[in-house]
Amino acid sequence: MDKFKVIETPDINETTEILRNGLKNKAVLIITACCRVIYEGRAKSTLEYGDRVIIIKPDGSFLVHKGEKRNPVNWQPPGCKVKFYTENELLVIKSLRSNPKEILEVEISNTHVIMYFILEDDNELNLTGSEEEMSNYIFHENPEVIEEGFQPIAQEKPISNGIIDIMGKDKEGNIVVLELKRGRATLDAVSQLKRYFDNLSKENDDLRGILVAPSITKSAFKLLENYGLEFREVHPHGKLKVSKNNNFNFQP
Amino acid sequence: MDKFKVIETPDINETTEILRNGLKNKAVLIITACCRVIYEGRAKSTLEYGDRVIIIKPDGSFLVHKGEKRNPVNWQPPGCKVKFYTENELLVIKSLRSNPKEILEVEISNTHVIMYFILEDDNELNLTGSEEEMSNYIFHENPEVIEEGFQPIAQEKPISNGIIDIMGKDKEGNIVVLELKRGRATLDAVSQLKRYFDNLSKENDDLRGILVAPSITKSAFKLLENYGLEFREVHPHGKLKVSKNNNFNFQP
DNA sequence: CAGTCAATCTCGCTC
DNA sequence: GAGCGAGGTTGACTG
Repeated sequence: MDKFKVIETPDINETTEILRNGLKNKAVLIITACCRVIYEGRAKSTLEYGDRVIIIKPDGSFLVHKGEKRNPVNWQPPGCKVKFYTENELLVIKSLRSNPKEILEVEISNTHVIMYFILEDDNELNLTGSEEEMSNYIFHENPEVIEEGFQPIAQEKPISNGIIDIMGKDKEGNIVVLELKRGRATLDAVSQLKRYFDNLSKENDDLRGILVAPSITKSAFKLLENYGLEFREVHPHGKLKVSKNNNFNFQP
Repeated sequence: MDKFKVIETPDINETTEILRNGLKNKAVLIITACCRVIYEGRAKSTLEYGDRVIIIKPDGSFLVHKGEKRNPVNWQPPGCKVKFYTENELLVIKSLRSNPKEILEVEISNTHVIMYFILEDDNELNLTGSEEEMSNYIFHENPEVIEEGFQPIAQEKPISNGIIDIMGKDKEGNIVVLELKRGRATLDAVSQLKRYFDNLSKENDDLRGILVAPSITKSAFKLLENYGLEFREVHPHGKLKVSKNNNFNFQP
């Protein structure tokens, strides 16, 4: 089995041959073709004939990309089953999802290129600057970025209302609820904090709620004040900062 | 200019030639290669060498796909600028975003296949079953799915707190706020409705809030009741229903 | 499984 | 460009 195989303007037999081999050998299949797409599931969509890029991954992920946008125009997530058949010189590829029940159907009238490619890839993404990292930093390393005397008690604490990012006590011993955001905090974040705050305030007098984020929108801040909640500016690690000379530095 | 061009195991000159031509002629570029990826921006990531599929679209979208998952492992959204250069038999492709400032850098050690493909595609996706459709159905066609006598007043109405999906009056003349969800309603949806409800209740006695969705999680329902809000089961159009014999039917 | 929430979310719309 | 919210969100993690 070759690591990859490419056929330009294949006939329908060559196409199905590559498809069969690619699926069997857990290769990524890439097809550039004129196709029509039908989707039925949680919603329903149709897309009439046009040139697109089709990618089928060995884990069952299925992507149909137009020549624009970051997201596929149609797709199927990992775990789906691929079937295909030919019908009047038309190649039909179906991808089936069982829960929720969803069907993606691609009718290919004209294949420009089909290829399979067996990927050798032992490395995973290493990402920094997530909210989780921010949470761990505050909880384990430097609780005082919140305020002097802040002492964390619990992280990712489930309550009936949801999951609290960080709970702690201030220097006066009042319970404090933190909601963290790695990006600019919005109305949603305020509502989320308020939800936890209301739940806990039933059993805690002098409860405090603090929204922790690098920044906050104006209306979110107004709502926050309205609710008697607080804001604390904290930046996630690994965030890119741009200096005047257009070089890139990272804040500690 | 050909509609597409493919080169297998290209040397570095052939690769840059295709890249140059593809970018110039607004083609989609597809590269299957062993590469290393660095991202710096809102967060920061590294990904060591491995085989991946790289797609560069004419609108500046940039995707790096591993052999699994629906989503790219690294990416850049539309509007980004591509630059590339060679360095010791290594091809380096950079994609630059200006706001926020973000850089994606792909170092290719070994290109298996590179191709460009000029897409002809005049058709757009036609999707049904969205929340917008649900909203229009309730607002314009059948307000009484909410309840007998319900009269819509405003749709997508902005308040200081956000945007209300639908506002209306019940048969007693009380103001009613609707929050719609096309899928199962969660705690978030309840918080959202509560936010609008609290805002409007300052100026409306006997205000009612109704969460409208095909279903709701248990804890969301408990919270809803706690807040004195209501739930109404309404399904979005075009949703796939599965009958016992495994055929597919669509509800009206 | 369902539930909960983050995400380099993306995308479209409105102000 | 900021703000707001939907999405066929996806994905990870927990009970």
